[in-house]
Amino acid sequence: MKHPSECIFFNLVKAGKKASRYLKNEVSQLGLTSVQTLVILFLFYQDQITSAELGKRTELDSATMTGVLDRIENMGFVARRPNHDDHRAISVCLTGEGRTIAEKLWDISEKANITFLKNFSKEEIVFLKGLLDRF
Amino acid sequence: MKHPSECIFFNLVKAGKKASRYLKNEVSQLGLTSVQTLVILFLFYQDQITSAELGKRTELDSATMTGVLDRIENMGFVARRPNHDDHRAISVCLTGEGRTIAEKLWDISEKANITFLKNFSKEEIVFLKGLLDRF
DNA sequence: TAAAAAACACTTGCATGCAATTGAAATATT
DNA sequence: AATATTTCAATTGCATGCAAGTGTTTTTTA
Repeated sequence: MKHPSECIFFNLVKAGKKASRYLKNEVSQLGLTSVQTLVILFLFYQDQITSAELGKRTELDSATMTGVLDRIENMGFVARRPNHDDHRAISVCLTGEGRTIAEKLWDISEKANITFLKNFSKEEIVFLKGLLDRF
Repeated sequence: MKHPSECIFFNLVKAGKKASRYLKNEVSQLGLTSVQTLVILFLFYQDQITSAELGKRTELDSATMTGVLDRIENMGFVARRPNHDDHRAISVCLTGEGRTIAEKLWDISEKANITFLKNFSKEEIVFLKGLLDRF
């Protein structure tokens, strides 16, 4: 390593920040952040799961998850319901409003994926995602 | 996009977080974070630059830079000096202690790069870095 | 040259990110 | 069954991340 910009940690963190900023810019019109967007999209795919399970899927830890859920719950997009199978846990659900905005977010995200990746070929994208998944 | 886990923003943010956590774990023995480590490594490569220039290189904005510099300055690793060419700017310098720890951090980071990438071939690493740089 | 615009470091406010801890509830062990 | 361990959501404390704004200094423009 001759220069810190060759450090893989720097490369990955930098790319992650650019991705986060790009998505945030696209969804800020709806008053949401990139993290809130991803949480809602995961819930749109499947909800009525615990906070811990949602955290595993979205790669958010317990402390961060609580705060994110607090905010999108206050906005009316999700609800915490008691979990009858396990009284320690909660069941995180999308509200009707949550589903409505999730559809918009899905649409925005799909378009943003395309524009963000416009300089990359299909093969490059597949290869890149394959590599990233191995971390 | 059939599942949010296919979203490039999610893929990149997730990989960035894993990278950041991995490096932090390696350098925490020295009481430093991954961001502080990268800033010190960039200064080790070249110091006596302005906060703005350092921010450009490390991909940190002005507000974040101020806080990071505050902390590593309090630890005694960097010093803010007046910039005689431009009285608005400061000159960020590594102290002697800063150089000492930078050498350790460089060593740790090089080893961490290797272990973090142990499941990837040289060709894959070159290809990945090339792709990441295009964002 | 005087006024306007831009750049610099810093501050504030709010949103993650994460280690460490808490109290309650479920599971494992004896 | 009684105890110990684990798991869950939440909380606290501190470190980024970033938009918006400040006062100061520099550069541009008129």
